[in-house]
Order: sequence, then C-alpha cells, then structure tokens
Amino acid sequence: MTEEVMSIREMCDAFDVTPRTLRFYESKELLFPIRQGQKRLFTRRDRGRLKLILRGKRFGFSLEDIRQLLDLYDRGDQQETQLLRTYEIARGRLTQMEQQRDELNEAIAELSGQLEWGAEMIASFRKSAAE
Amino acid sequence: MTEEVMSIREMCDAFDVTPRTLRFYESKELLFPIRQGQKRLFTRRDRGRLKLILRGKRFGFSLEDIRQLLDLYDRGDQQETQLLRTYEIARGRLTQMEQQRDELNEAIAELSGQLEWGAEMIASFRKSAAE
DNA sequence: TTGCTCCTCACGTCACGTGAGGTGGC
DNA sequence: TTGCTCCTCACGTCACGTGAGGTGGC
Repeated sequence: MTEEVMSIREMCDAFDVTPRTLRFYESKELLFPIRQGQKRLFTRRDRGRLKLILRGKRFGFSLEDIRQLLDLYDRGDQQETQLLRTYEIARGRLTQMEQQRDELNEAIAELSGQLEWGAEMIASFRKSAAE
Repeated sequence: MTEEVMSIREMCDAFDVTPRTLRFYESKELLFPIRQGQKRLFTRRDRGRLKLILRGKRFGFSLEDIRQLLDLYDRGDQQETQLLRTYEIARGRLTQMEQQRDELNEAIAELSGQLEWGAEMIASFRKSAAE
C-alpha cells in the first residue's frame, strides 16, 4: 500500500514546490493534510489532488477554478451534465492557450527581427571603429 | 508637426490601455506627462515611450527592466558597450520565450489529449444511456 | 546545549482594478 | 444645476516570497 503519509519536506521534494505553496494551497482549501500536533501529514489523496492542481496550473487555470473543478471531480457524481460542463470549460481554455501561443510566436518573431537589426548595428559599429 | 499633446482619454483610445495604467506608469517613472493644473498632457515623447513599454511587455520584460532599458536608450550615449548589453539581455529573453513556447505547446498537447479522452467518456455515456 | 525541521503571523511583491470622494469647465 | 472628464487616495487581487519569532524531538 502507498497509504504512507508524507511530511511537508517529502512533498516538496516529490513535487518540486515550496512549503509555503503547500500551506497556501491548504489555506485555499485545495489540500487537506492531517495534523499531527502542529505538523502536516499529506495523504495519498493530497498527492493526487496536488498532481491535478499542478496540471491545472500548466493549463493556465486559476487556483479558484481548480478548486471548483476538483470539487466537481471529488464529489464523484460524474453525471453527463457535469462531464459536459468540465469538457466545455477545458475547450475554452484550450482556445485561449492556442491564442496565447500565437501571440507568443508573434512576439518571438518580432524580437528575433529586432535582434537581427541589433546585430547589424553592432557590426557597423565594429566597422566604423576599424576604419 | 505632431507635437500636439494628448489627454489621458485620447491616449487610452490610441493605445488600448486604461487611465489607471497610464497613471501607474507615471508613478513608476516610465512616463512623464506635463501637468496643466491637475490634468496630464502626454507628449510625443510619452507616446514613443509607451509604444516601447507595450512592446517590452509583449516580450515579457518587467516594468522595472523596461524602465532601465528606456533609460539606456534615452540617454542616447549609444556606445557599443551599451548596445551589446541590451543585445545580450534581449537574447536571454528570447531564449526564455522560446522555452515558454515549448512548455505551452506541451500543455496544449496534453490538454488536447485530455479532451479527446473526455469526448470518448461523453460518447460512452450517451451509448449506455441509449441501450 | 546545539541543530534541524516544522510552525504561525504578517508584511512585501507585481501590475494594475476598483471604488470613494472631490474638482473644473462647458 | 446637471454631466462629463479628470483627479487623488487607498484598499483589493493573485499566487505566492520572505523574514521574524517560537516549538518539538533527536
């Protein structure tokens, strides 16, 4: 069984996050570690949720969005309506991400152009210095 | 001459920003509108700077980075050292942007995959409901 | 006793958004 | 007087970072 519980340090090492982040997620009700005195003990459930949280962040969801999606998912009443709703939300995000990618590509092209221009400027500097 | 001065509203319309943004940039010493009583009057110089600010933002520079670059650029002592420095900074940013693009593309692929999976789930829901 | 890991405030950061309340000129 | 545009605080937002100061068990 992997029903061992993990310390905050072990969690940080496993998921590459800071203690502050885990405490922050707990304060936002995204994680629910057990308390042993003061210390937090993260369960398998917390690990699963954290994995989904980090995935959600990669997709550009806000923590509040993620919390709501986790709640839906967690409630387990995976009815068609809920599934469809989640699906539509995700599709919307995908569209935004694609647009963001396009803008990023434009910016990259723009900056590349500027860099070429800069390289020429520098080259002409060198030439006039050598004359 | 385009040495007409512009009101804050005209600036907002021309550059698609909010008044708050322009006031914020002024407080950060990125813009230096003239004051006519209380009102701000934005000069040609401010318009030039704002254009560069917005470009810098597209490249992902922080406002503080942009301020420093503008100061360099403004000082006019376009010596090779300064030009080279700016060039290197820009190259670094480009590398970061390319990495960011790669990560975004991965995330897009990941989310697309999840969506396909979701579509199948929904389809199977439909089927089992129809049986 | 010293170190280490954990903890709880609570203020700081970044780039603004968002009222609240007041002014000036048509 | 009413509207409109402009203004200045100053608190709020988002996702944490960063000390300050204190605790528990080897």
